[in-house]
This record gives sequence, structure tokens and C-alpha cells, in this order.
Amino acid sequence: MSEAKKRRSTGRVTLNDVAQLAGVGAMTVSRALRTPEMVSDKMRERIEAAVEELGYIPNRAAGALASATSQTIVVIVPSLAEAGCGEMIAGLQQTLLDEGYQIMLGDAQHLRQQEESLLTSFLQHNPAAVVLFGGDLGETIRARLKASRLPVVEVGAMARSPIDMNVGVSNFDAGYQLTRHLIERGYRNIGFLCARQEQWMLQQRMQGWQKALLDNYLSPDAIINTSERPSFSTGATMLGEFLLRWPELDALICVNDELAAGVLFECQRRHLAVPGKLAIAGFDDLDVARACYPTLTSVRIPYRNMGQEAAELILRQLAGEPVSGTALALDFQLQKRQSS
Amino acid sequence: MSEAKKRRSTGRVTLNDVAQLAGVGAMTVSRALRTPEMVSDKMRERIEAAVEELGYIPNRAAGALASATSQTIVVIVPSLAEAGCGEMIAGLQQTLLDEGYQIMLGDAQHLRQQEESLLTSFLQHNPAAVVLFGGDLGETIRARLKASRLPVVEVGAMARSPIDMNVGVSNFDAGYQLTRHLIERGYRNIGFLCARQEQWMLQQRMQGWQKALLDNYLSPDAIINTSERPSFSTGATMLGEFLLRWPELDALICVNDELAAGVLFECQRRHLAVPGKLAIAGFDDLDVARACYPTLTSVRIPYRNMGQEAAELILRQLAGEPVSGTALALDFQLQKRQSS
DNA sequence: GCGCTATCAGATAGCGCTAACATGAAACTG
DNA sequence: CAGTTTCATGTTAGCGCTATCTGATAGCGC
Repeated sequence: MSEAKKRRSTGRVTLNDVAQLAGVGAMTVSRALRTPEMVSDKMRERIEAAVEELGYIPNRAAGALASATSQTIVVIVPSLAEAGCGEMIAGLQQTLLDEGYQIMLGDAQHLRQQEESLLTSFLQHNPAAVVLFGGDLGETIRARLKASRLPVVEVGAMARSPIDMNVGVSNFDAGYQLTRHLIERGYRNIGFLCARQEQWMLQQRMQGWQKALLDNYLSPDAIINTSERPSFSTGATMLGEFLLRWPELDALICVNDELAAGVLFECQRRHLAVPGKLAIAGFDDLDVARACYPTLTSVRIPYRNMGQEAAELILRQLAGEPVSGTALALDFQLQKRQSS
Repeated sequence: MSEAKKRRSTGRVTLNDVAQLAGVGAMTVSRALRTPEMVSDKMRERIEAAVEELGYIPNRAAGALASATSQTIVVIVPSLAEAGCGEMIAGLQQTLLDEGYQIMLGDAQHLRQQEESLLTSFLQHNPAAVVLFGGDLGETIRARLKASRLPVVEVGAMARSPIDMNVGVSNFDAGYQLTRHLIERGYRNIGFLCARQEQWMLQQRMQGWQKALLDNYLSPDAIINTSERPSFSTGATMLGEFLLRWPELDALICVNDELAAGVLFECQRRHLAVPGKLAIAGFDDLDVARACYPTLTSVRIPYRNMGQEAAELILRQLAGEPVSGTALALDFQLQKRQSS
């Protein structure tokens, strides 16, 4: 009878279908689903039954369009291989999922340009908030994010000038305390193996080491900065250079545990006693630090917790609490082990 | 002059704004952006200029609603800590980003129930396709995915009964070949350390080992299956048990490199020569396998490649090519090193 | 010149949902 | 019991975009 050509209609169950079955208005169904407390018990039950019966799946695109907000949280990380990154995301998701938010993930692969395209692409989704890990974004992006007025949480380190909110640990303090620990143990020629110094988080650890040495009238000369990934094999490779340039070295702090373990492996290869000939320490307290031989002194950083706290902040912000601008410093924990 | 109360209007630049500035119809702008070849050069340039001038950002929610398709690819992983998972995602993203797709990530944390909520939540977005890593989803979910008629790619292992497409390596063959290598080297009492046997990928490796032993008239008795995470420290813990139960063991294959490295560490701790007293081998060829001492025999699995191939399949499928049902087996590579 | 088909641009009508307002009934006020 | 407030629900009108159709031009052979 009708032209039947007018339009598509995806065929899927819609809010209206539910409303009809339940014999109520569409708006009531919408309310029953999003703000149940605004609907009488009787109605709600009826609606829930109808939803169940039809197997209704809300269309988020429609919701997002109508309300001009989405339930999507954008997460941008420099690389998924980054230590703690997975943990952090797991923590985030754990808290966000129950509230109906989902994570849109971007891996920038340490490329400025990639960050740009990720952000451009993500902003098209009207995300509810943005989470940044590692805190090393370019100025363009920081400006764009600021301009977007979205809730932003920078996670990992304490940011120099936070865009908005910030959850992290003081990597400077971590570096400082770890170094002091080595000094207390009697080491005097303490080197530092850094990688990718441009990363704020890593740089801060290094500066903590510097400061601690200076405060103790030791000179922070023995430092190598490589542009390689801070990986096991990089650690193994770099030890040789240290020994060549600073034969008197008696301790080596590595900017993360993978490097530290790599250095340890190379010591084994060269039959250098650890900590007898060389003490080693790292950061992040990865599982490997507890398993290797000798066990590795490290600094535990609560990555999962960071994710959870970041999620909390976002939720509170979205709920209207005045948490904008909060900077939350979590505690790290020095793990003294056999390698020092 | 108008009542000014009717409705919200987000204030953002819309397609219409661009159209007006360019002096064309909205539809033409839409076409110029999505299917440039359908618009004359003159128009396109004019429109592009207008887009630039206004800093127009398309609203994906509106697009998704109107077209009933989104540019979102859902990725569900058992856990981000899973070896190769990050690599795979990076590979995926690399290929998908240029085509305008983005990744919505779900970490199921090895929980069936979590998988469910993730999927429910994600389906609300009308994703263009779904990528599953590890291939250990529950039946409910597999059924739901099948019913959804979305393009699905299972990545990691060769699936028993693929939902749709599949990109992976034969973990059975990998296990078989690794074991054969050890047999060829003269080892006769070859144990297997498994963890989380319920994971298909890991189980297959184990069965490859079994088969290889049987084919060579050796009995696959020395096996331990732990429910712990296959981590460094789990490896370190489990070695003791092996030595206790099978003192004659001369080689130990671990279901992944972290376990293998953990076992190696424990050997160092106990001053057991590797491979003199015990040979060790793992899977995944993580960086640690190349860095540790002695270096670790392993099987290289091309995780990043898998992600790329999966992305290609999705793109081709979405472009209408008949690739549905494809099962793509990639090559692994045996890496013979010092530990065997 | 005539019809005829390509080609491109515009007009129209929603996609499925929710903000804002309107309504009606119950609950309260004095 | 009229008048006000409260509450639960319904009605209306889009959110910004795209599928589909219609119309205008241009090109073609004859």
C-alpha cells in the first residue's frame, strides 16, 4: 500500500518497539533505562520485561547524537609496550565499565604525527573524557585538548603543567629515594642508564638520581642516554659501554626494570658478581624483578591504581563535582632486594 | 527574535555551516568528504577550503546514526598482559587508522562475565567489525557474535571452529617442532610447563609437545599445569616441583618465554647449568629470550603481522570482497639459542 | 535539432534517541 | 475545597548526518 521505498530502517529493535510492547511512551522507556529512579516501579518492571523479551540493544549513536555526549573515554598511550600501560588501562576499564563507559584506545607509537591523527579521529566521537598516559604529548595536542574543554586526565607522572587533572607518582622522588638507598648501602660510583630521555617520566627519574648524588657530594657523571627502547636487550648492550667509560662504577640505576634486568643478564654473561662487583636497581617493580637472580631492587609504581583513580576522577567530574584541576600524587614503594 | 528556547544546538561547526560557507548543498559536502570522486574538482576544492576555514570536525555519532554503520572496530583481549597482545593491537591500528577506523578496546581480564558485558556494551555502537585475541571466548558470546553477522576475526591461534575469519599460527606445529628440535639435540626427558591450560593457544603448544614425544617413542609424563599466570615468577616457582617429581629431567619446554625465563632464573639460583643440566625453551620469542644468559630457545610468533593481516581482512570484507571465512595461517620461526 | 542517457547537485525525509516543555493526577496547603 | 506543589508520564521537535530520489546540465548519436 505505501511506497515502501522511502527509507531503510535497520530492522533492529528500537526504543519505540519496546515502548509499544510495554504500552508506554518512548520517553518513559528512555528514562527507565538511564534514570530508573525517575520511573515508578510498576512501569520499570513492565519496561524491563519488554526489553528482555525483545532483546533490545540501545543505539549509542542515536543517544550520543541526541544528547551531544557519549559514553566513550578516549585513552592515548605512547605505546602499549610501555611498562605499566596495560595495568593502567585495566584499572581504568574496571572502574568505567560498570558505569557504562567504554574505552577507545589509541597507540601513538611514540610518533607526534600519530598522536595528531588519533586525536583528530577520536574527537569526532564526542568523547566524554580523555586519558593520557605518560604525559609527553606535543604542544599542538595539548592546546587542542585544552580548547576542547573535555575532562582530561594525565596519568603516570606528575605533569609539569597539567592540562586538567593529573594522577601519578613523583618519579623525581622515586629516583631520589632509590639513589639515596644505594648511597646508604655504601655505593659511591652510581651510574644511571637512561633511555628515551625525552619522556618526562623517565627524565624525572634521572633527575632524582642527579639531585641525590649532588646532595651527597657525589658527581652525577656516569650517565648514558640511549634512544633505544628501554628493553632487556638494550640493557644488556649498554653495560659494556658503562664498564668501558667508568671502570670504577659500583652501582647502576636503570630507568626501568627491563633495562636493569638486561644489565643483570650481561653481568651474568661477563661473570660480574651482582651486587658484589656491581649493584643494580630499576623502576616499575615488574614481575621479572622478583623472579630473576639475584632479585632486583626496584621502585613499585601503582599503575593499576592510577587507572582506577583516573576513572574515579572522570566519573566525579562528569557527575558535576568540582574536581577539575586535581593533581593526585600516589605513593610509590622502594623494594630493596638482593641486587643492591 | 525567536523564542531561543527551542533546543540546544551544540554550537559546533556542522556540515551545514560548511555547506553555507561554500555555497553548496549539505549533501554535496557530505559527498566531497566521503566519496570525493563523486564531486567535481571545482566543488571539492571550494568545500575543502570551507572545511579548513571553519575547522569542521564531523560528528561521527550523526554519521553512524544516519548510515547505520560506524567506523569503530571492537577488539576484545583476554588481558592486555597477554604476550603479543600489545603488538597485535599496534599492528591492527597501524593499518586501520589510515582508513578512518578506530579501535574500541576491551580487556576481559580472563573473566567470562566480563566478556559478556564488554560485548553487550560494544554492540551498542554498531561496530564495523570485531577482533578477538586468543580465541577463548565462551559459547554464549560466540553465538551472539555469529548472530550479529558482523565481520569477526579471531587472531592468535588457528581456531577450532572459527566464528568467521581467522588469522594465527599453528601453535600445535610450533610445539611439535620445538620439541623435535630438543629431541634432535639429544634430550630424552623433556618436560612441559603449562599454565592456564584452558587457553586454546597454550593448550595447542602442549599437545604439539605430546605428539612429538609420542612420535619418537618418548612418553609425555613430565607435565605440570598451573592455574597461575604464565609469568616469570611462576616459572621460578614451578621448577622446584619439576625437579622433585622428575629428577631425571634434562629439558623443559615452557608454554611461553616468561615462564621459561623464570625457570632459567631459578636454575641460576640453584646453580644448575643451562643447558648442561637442563635445557630450557619457550614460546613467543620475547625480547627477554634474546637478552638473558644463556639466551633462550624460543618460537617467534608474528603478532604484529597478525594484527596487520586481520586489519586487511576486515578492510577487504567491508569493501565487499568475499573473504568471509578465510583462515590465514602465518609462519612461526624456531629460534635456536644457547639454552638448548 | 531531437530524444536519450550519464553526471552531478540539491531537496526531502528520516536514522533512533533525548532535551525541553506540557499535561494530568495525586499530594499537600491552610 | 480552591490553590499550589509535586511527581510521573506524554508530546514535540530536533541532534547532524546520509539514503534516496528528483531535477538540471551536458554529452551523445542520428
